[in-house]
Amino acid sequence: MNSPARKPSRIQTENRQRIRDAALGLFATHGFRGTTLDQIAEACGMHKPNLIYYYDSKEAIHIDLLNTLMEEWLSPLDAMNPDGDPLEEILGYIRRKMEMSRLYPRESRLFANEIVQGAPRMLPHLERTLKPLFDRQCGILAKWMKDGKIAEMHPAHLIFSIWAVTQHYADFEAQISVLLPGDDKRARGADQFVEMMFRKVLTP
Amino acid sequence: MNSPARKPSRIQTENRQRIRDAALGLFATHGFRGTTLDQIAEACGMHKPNLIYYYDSKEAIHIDLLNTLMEEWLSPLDAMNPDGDPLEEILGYIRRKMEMSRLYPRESRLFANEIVQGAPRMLPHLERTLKPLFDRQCGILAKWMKDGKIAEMHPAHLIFSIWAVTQHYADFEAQISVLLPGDDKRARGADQFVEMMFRKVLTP
DNA sequence: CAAGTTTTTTACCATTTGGTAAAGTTACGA
DNA sequence: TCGTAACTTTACCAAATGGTAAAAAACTTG
Repeated sequence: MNSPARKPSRIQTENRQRIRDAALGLFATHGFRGTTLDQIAEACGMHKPNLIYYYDSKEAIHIDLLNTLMEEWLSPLDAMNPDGDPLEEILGYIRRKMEMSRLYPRESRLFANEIVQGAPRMLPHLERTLKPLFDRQCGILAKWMKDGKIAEMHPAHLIFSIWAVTQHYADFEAQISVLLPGDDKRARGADQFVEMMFRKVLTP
Repeated sequence: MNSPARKPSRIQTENRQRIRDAALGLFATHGFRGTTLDQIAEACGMHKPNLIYYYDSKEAIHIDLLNTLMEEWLSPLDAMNPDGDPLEEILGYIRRKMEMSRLYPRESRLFANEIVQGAPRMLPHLERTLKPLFDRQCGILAKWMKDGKIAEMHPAHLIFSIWAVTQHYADFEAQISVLLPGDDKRARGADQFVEMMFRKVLTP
C-alpha cells in the first residue's frame, strides 16, 4: 500500500488509468450497482483483488471517476469568453458540447446515470464546483442580454436547455438510433438543427 | 398460480398495482440492478415470495412497468391533432410534456434510466410502438412546414429537442435544484422559458 | 546482485440477493 | 357452511458479489 505522502509510481498511475477507463464504460452503460468488480477486472485485464489494491472499494473507483472527469467535462463552459462576440461565444459553446456528445458519450452517460438517480455521490461536488461556475456564466449571459447583444431570457434556463439538447444525443442514443436509423448524416443533421435552433432563440 | 386463460381476480389486480407503484419509485431512483426485491416488498408491505407469486421475476416487474407506462407516457404525442392550428398544437404538446415532467417524474426517470443504459428491455417496444407513432407525427410536422404554417426544419430533431428540454426538468432535477434553489417559481419560470423558446423556433 | 519494496495472484469468506418449497391462512362459490 | 382454490408466510438455498489474507512474483535501488 502507498503511504499518503508518497507520490504514485509510474505503474500506479498507469494501472489506475486502466481501471478508470474500463470502469467508465461499464458504469456508463450499467450504472454503479449494475457493474461488478469482476466485470471491471476482466475489462482491464486485471484480477479483482488487484483493483482493491489500487482503489479502496468499488465506490472509490466511481467517485474518482466522477471527480476526475467533472473538470474536463465542464471546461467548455468555462471557456466562454465574456469579451468575445456573445452570439458566437454561445454558439461556440454549443458546438463544443455537441462534439463532446459525439466524442465522449461514456462520460455523458456516466453523469446522466448519476444525476438521474439523485446524484448520491456527486451532490457536494455539484455545490462546490458546478454551482459557482454556473452562477458566473449566468452573470455573463445576463450582461449580454442587458446590453442587447442577445435576446432577453432566463439565463439559467438557457443553459439548462443547451445541456438538455446537446447531451440528449449521447444519453438517449439508443432511442435515437431506433427512430432515425441510417446514421451516416445523423450527426451533421443534429449539428445543423441545434445551431439553427439556438440562433433563432438567441437573436434579439 | 393463475392459468393464462383466466382473467385476474380483484386481489390480483390490486396487488399487482401495489407492486408496480412501489417498484416504479425504486427503479426510477436506483435503476434496475440497484433495486432489490426486498426493497420493493417492504415498500408495498408485502413479503418477497409474495412478489414472485404475482410476477415471475424481478425482471418481469420491470418489463410490465415499462409496457404499462409506455402507452400513457406517449399519449400526449398521439393527441396532436393534424387539423388543429399547428403552432398551438405543438405548444399544447410541449405544455403537456412539461406538466408530465412535474406530475410524473418517476415515470420520466424510469425511462431515462432504461434508455441511458441502452434500453436493454425496451428496444423491441421502441421499434414496435414508438417508431410508428414517431414517424406519423414527423409526417404531420413535415406537412405543416410544407404548408408554411411553421418554420422549416428537420421534424425528427424538433421532436428530440422537445423531449430533451421537457424531460430534462424531471430527469436532472437533482442538478437543477442545486443550481436554481428556492423552488417556488421554478416550475413557472421553466414553463415560460420553454414556451418562449419553441415559439421563436417554430415561428416561420 | 542482494535486500527490500511494490505489485500480482491464489484461495477464501461473509453478506446479499433472486428465487423456491411447502405449510398455513383466507376468500369464495356451490 | 363446507370444500377448494387463491393467497400469504416461514424457512430455506445456491449463486453472485464486495472484499480480505497471505503467499508468490516482479521490480527497484543500494
